[in-house]
Order: sequence, then C-alpha cells, then structure tokens
Amino acid sequence: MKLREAINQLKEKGYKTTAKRKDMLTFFAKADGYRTAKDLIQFMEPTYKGISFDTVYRNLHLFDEVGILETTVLNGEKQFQLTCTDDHHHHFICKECGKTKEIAVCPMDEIKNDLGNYSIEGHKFEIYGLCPMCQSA
Amino acid sequence: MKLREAINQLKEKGYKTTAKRKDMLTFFAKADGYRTAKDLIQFMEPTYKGISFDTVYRNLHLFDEVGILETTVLNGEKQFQLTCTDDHHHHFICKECGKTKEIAVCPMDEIKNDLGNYSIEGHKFEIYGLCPMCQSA
DNA sequence: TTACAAATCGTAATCATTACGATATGATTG
DNA sequence: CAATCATATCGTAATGATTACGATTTGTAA
Repeated sequence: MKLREAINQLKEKGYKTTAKRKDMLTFFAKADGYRTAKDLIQFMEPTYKGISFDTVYRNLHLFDEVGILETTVLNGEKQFQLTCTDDHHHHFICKECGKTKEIAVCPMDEIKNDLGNYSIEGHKFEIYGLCPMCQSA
Repeated sequence: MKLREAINQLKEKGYKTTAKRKDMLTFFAKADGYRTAKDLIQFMEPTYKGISFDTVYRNLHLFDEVGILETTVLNGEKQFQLTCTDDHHHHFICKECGKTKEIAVCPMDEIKNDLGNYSIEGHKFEIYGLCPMCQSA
C-alpha cells in the first residue's frame, strides 16, 4: 500500500487527515517490514517532541481497524506494517530486523473442506528466520 | 502429549519433579486447547493458596523451552497447550474458548525453494474462528 | 470565520510478565 | 535415612508495553 492510498482510505472513512497521521504513515511506507510502536515513536520524536502515547497507540489501532496496517507479534511486542493490497499472500519475517518477504503459497483453499462446522474468521501463516543481511551480520 | 510423557521429559533433562509441576501439567493435559497463565493460576490457587507468579511463569517458560508446551498469542495474551507429539501439523484455534483442532496440511515443503538465502527457523500456520460450540452460544 | 466533532496532550493507571533475596524442598550419596 | 546442595518456590516489588482520562487544540464543513 502506498502512502497516498492509505491517506485516502482514512478520508473515505471520515477520519481527519492530520500531520501526525501523515508522518506515521510515511514511516511505515518507508519501512520494508514490521516495526514496533517504539520504533515509530523514535521516528516521530524529533518532529513532535513528547508526542503522546495516546496519539501513537490510538492511531495504530485505528490504522489496524481500517485495514491500513497489518500486525504480528515478534519478540513479545506487537509489530506493524502497511497492508499489502495486491493479491493474497503471506510473509517470511526476519526475527532480527522485521524485514518481510512475500510468499505466494496459501493453503487455505484445500483446508476449508476439513472445517465444515467451524466458522473461519481469519488465518495466519508466517515463516520466521533470518534474512540474508542479518545472517552475515 | 500425555501427562506421564511430559513428566518423563522433565526428569530426563535433569529437572525436578515437584507437586506443583505435576499439577500444572495435569491442567494442560485435561485442557482441549490453549490456556492463559491466568487460567492456570486459577486452577492452581485452591490447592496452593497464593502460589507465586515466579513459579508459574518460570515453569511455563521451562516447559516451553523443553518442548512440552507450545505457545501462541490470542487476545493479546500468551497462551499454552501441550505439544502434539504425533506427526507435524497445525491448528484451528477458537478465539472464544481456545479449543484447537488439528489441520493436517502444511505448505512448508513447497515453500522452502522460494527462500534460498533465508535461514528458516520456524513457521506458524494458524486458523482462527469459532468452534461449533461457541457459535451456538 | 465560526462551530463543533475529532484529535492530541500530559500524565496516571493498568495489566501481564519478569526479577530478586530469602527460604524450602527433591534427589543423590554416604 | 540423614546430610547435603543445587534446584524450586515464596512473597513481593519492578518493569515495560499498552490503555485511559480530563483538558486543550485543531481539521473540516457550513
């Protein structure tokens, strides 16, 4: 998802476009993987000294609800990245730097048959390890 | 995994068999899905009034390291269940009650090719929703 | 430019989890 | 089966991410 697209989604759903929200989304647009709330706060701090936790977390949740961000739990912390809007896929996630790589395979189709009486609301398929860069470091 | 098997694993690795550990494992042996630390503490409390958090969490981590328990994050909390020792598989997990159902399909084999330079340390494939019982409730 | 709902602030509260120094207890050995 | 000692547990305080609140500011639409 692109920065512009994310901002439009906010507008369409009736949420205001503020400088802080733009900058938050800019941060994720420039990232190449999952980032923590703390990462984000460090990015925002120089521009907005003492930015409120309330603002950061409220907007992270908002972006998540609206579908702008997707989340995972890595090293015991929630982490966020811009949702990929192209075709459905999953990710390899580097444990070290959070970088993600797309995986085209999704096994859900063949599985739905096995779960007749179960209502499926979502699924997560993630592969963990080290990206080439973090291996050599 | 059966209760007896879990206790043996502890012994083999040189850890002591205590009444509290047995009861903790009994709790998970009787559960049919994921349970939180809080669930466990409530189960232990009547027998061991004021049982220490230290004891509970230290043993949960120990069981996890040893491979007796597997974990996931559900509703923002770590949850635990006895590791399944039969062939590799994944789970449907009920968001409401934590109950799990085995899923035989695992797509990892066809994926490893796509990740040549990446070192794969693990993967998670989980399906979320409501089990038949929680749907009717 | 006014008006008002929405957003942000500054900070305190929450809540799961972790950690610590003191004490108790399994398991091994003589 | 008593002594020993590493391991386990206790009671409680600390941590750290996240959530929440009343007061204030700011986008946005009329």
